[in-house]
Amino acid sequence: MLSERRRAVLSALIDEYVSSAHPVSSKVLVERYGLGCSPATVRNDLAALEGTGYVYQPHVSAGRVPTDVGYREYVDTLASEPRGTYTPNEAESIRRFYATHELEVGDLMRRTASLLADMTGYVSVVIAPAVRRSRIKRVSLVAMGERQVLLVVITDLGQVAKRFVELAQPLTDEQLHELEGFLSHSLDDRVAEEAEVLERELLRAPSSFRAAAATLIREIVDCMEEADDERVVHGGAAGLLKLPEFADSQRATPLLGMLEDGLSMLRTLTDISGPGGTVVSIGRENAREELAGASVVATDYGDRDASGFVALIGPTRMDYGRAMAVTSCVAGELDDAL
Amino acid sequence: MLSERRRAVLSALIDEYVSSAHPVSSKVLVERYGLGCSPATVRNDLAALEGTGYVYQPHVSAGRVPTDVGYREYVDTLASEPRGTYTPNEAESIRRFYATHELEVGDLMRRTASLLADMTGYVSVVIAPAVRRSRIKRVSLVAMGERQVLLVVITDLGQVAKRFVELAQPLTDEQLHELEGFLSHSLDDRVAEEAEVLERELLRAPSSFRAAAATLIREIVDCMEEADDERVVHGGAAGLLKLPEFADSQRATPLLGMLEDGLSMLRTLTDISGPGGTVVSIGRENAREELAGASVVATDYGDRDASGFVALIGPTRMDYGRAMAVTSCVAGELDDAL
DNA sequence: GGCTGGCACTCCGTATACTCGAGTGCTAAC
DNA sequence: GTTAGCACTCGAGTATACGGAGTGCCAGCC
Repeated sequence: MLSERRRAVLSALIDEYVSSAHPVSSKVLVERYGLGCSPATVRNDLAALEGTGYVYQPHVSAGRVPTDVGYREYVDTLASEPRGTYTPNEAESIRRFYATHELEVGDLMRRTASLLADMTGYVSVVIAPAVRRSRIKRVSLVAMGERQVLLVVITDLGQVAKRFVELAQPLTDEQLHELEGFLSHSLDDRVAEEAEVLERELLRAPSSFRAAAATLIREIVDCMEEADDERVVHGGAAGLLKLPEFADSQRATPLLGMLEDGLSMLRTLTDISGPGGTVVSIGRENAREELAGASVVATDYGDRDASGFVALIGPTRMDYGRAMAVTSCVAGELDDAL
Repeated sequence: MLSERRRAVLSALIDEYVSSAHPVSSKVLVERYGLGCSPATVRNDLAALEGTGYVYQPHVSAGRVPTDVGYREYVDTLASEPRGTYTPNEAESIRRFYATHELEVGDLMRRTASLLADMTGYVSVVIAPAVRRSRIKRVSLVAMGERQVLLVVITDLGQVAKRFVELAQPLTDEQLHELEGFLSHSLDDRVAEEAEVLERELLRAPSSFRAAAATLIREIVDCMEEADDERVVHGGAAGLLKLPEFADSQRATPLLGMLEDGLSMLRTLTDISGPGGTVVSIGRENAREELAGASVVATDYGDRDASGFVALIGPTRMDYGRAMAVTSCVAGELDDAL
C-alpha cells in the first residue's frame, strides 16, 4: 500500500510533530530524519499522503500535520514492529516502585495513577478490579442503633464495600454475631455476581434470622455493585493544561469535567478496551465528544478473577510509542502485584 | 473610620465587580446602586478609597477594582451584619438533599462536594472527620496468606482503615479469630489517638498471641493515621476554568495541581480554619503561593468527637456572601447527619 | 519514471499607525 | 461638601503593510 519511503516520511512527520507541536515542513524532515532525498521529493510524498488522508495542511503555506487516520496507520505499524521507547532505567524504576511493599488495592491504584501521570505528563486513569467479581472474604455487621447496622464486606483483594442497613426487626447482639458468622462462612470465596447461588445459601440459615439474612444478602450484592462505581482513580489532570492543545481552557473543560465523573470514565474505558493487551483509540475514533481531540491508550491487567485497566489520555499528538510501552509495563507489574 | 457613604460605595463596587468582572466606573455605581449623589462625588470617594488601599486602578482611564484589603473590609462588615444571600428555596433544597437517606461517610463527603460545587460554581473541598479521632467499633483480621493478614478497622462513623500486615509468626485460624475478638472487644469505643491506653490493654491479652497483638495495635494506630491522609474530597475543578481569572490555564495550573495533592490541601485548610464557624482567607492572606489569586471560605462542622471542614475556593472576586451562607448551611446539615 | 533545483505564489504572524471611547482628575462654581 | 464641565490618558479594536515560511509546479537530469 504505502511505499517504504512514504511510510518513513509519515513516521518522521509524526515523530517531529509530537515533539514540536508545529506543522512540519519538508525541509525539517530531510534535515533531521536522514531520509536521503531532497525536500522536493518529500513534498511530493507529502502531497500523496495528503491525498490518502494521512496528513493535512492547516493552510496553504504551512507544513503538514497528521490526521487521526495518519496516527492510526502509525500506531498500527508501531504495534507490529515494537521498539523500545523508554530506557531500561525507567523500566527498572517502575519495577522498584512496585517492589517497595505490599499495598492494599486502593493505595496501589492511587500510586499507579500518580506514577503514570508523572512519567508521561498525560492524564492517567486506573480502574481497580471489579468488587462484584472479587471473592468475599468477610462480612462484618456492626450495630449502629436500634435496628441500624453497618454492613462491611471485605474481599480477597482487600477491597471494601460498605453501607448502612435498616433491619425490619431489631436483633440482639448475639443474633447479630451469629448472623455475621453465618454470612461470613457461607459466602466465603463467593462472588457477588452469582447472586442466585447466594440466595440458595440462605435456605440453610437458621429460621430465627432468615428474614434478616435475606435482606442482607440483597444489600451485600447491591452495595458491592455500587462500590464498583468508585473504582476509578485518575491523576495528572493539572498537567493537561500545560499541553498546547489544552492551553485554551475551553478545550480542556469538557475533558476535565468528564474526568471528575468517575462513572462515565468507567463506561468510556470499558467500551474502548477489551481483554487484549494494549488498545489505542485516536481522536474521533472515540465515541464520546469530549474525547474528540484526545487519544486514549489503555492496557488491561489481571486475570479473569480480578481485572482492570490502566490508561493514559493525552492529545492526539501523543507519544504513542512511549504511552503504550509505559502502560503495558505498568500493567505487567500490576499483574504481579495482585 | 470609613464614612457611611464610602462604605456603601465600596460595597456597591464589590457587588458590581463580583458580577461583572470588569473595573467599575463611578457612573455605573451611581446608576445601579442608588447612592443618591453624582458620579463626581463618587469619584472623590473612590480616590479616597484608593488612598487607603481598598481599591486600585488597573490603568489611568479604567474604573476601580477591589484589592484584597478591600475584600477583607467588605467581608468583615458582612459578617457583622449578615444578610440572606440565597433564597429560602435553596436552603430547602439543601435540606432535602441530605434528607434522602442515611449515608456512609465517604458517600456523604463526595455528595457534599458535588452539591457545593454545583451550587456555587467554585471549587469545593470537603474534609471528612479524622479517622484517628473516631471510635473503633470493630477490628477484622482476614488471613491472606501464610503470615499475611488484612487488617480492617471500622469506626463508629462507618469509616474504614485497612492495611496488609506481615506477622512475625504464623497464626492458626482459631488464634486469628480469637485475636480478632480480643482486639475488637478491648478496643471498642477507643480512639487511635490514645495509643498509650491501647498499649495498656495489651497486658490483658493471652500470652499465646501477645506479640501479634502488640504488632497489630501499632499497625492499627498507624493505619488509622494514614487513612486520614485520604479524607479530602473535592469537586468542581473543571468549573474553575470557566471563571475569567482562571481562563488562562497558566493561572489555573498551580491551583489544580494543589487540589490533586489531598495531603497539602488538608494542611492548608487546617491552617486556615479553626473551630470557629465560617472563616475567610483572601488572596495574599493565604500562606500558600498557589492561593495568591484565590480566596477560601471554610466552615467547620461536627463536634469534638467527629469534626471536619467544608470549604469553597474561588477567585478573590468571589461572591463571599453567598459562599459563606452556603458553606454554613451545608455544615449545619452535616452536623445533623452525623 | 522518479528525483531535484528553481521560482512564483499564498497566507500567517507580527508590527505599526490610527481612531474611538470610556473613565478619570481637576477646577471652578454652587 | 457637592456638582457640572472639560481636558487628558490610555486600552481595545481596526486597517494596513511587510517579511518569511512553506508549498506547488515546471523544467531539466539521472
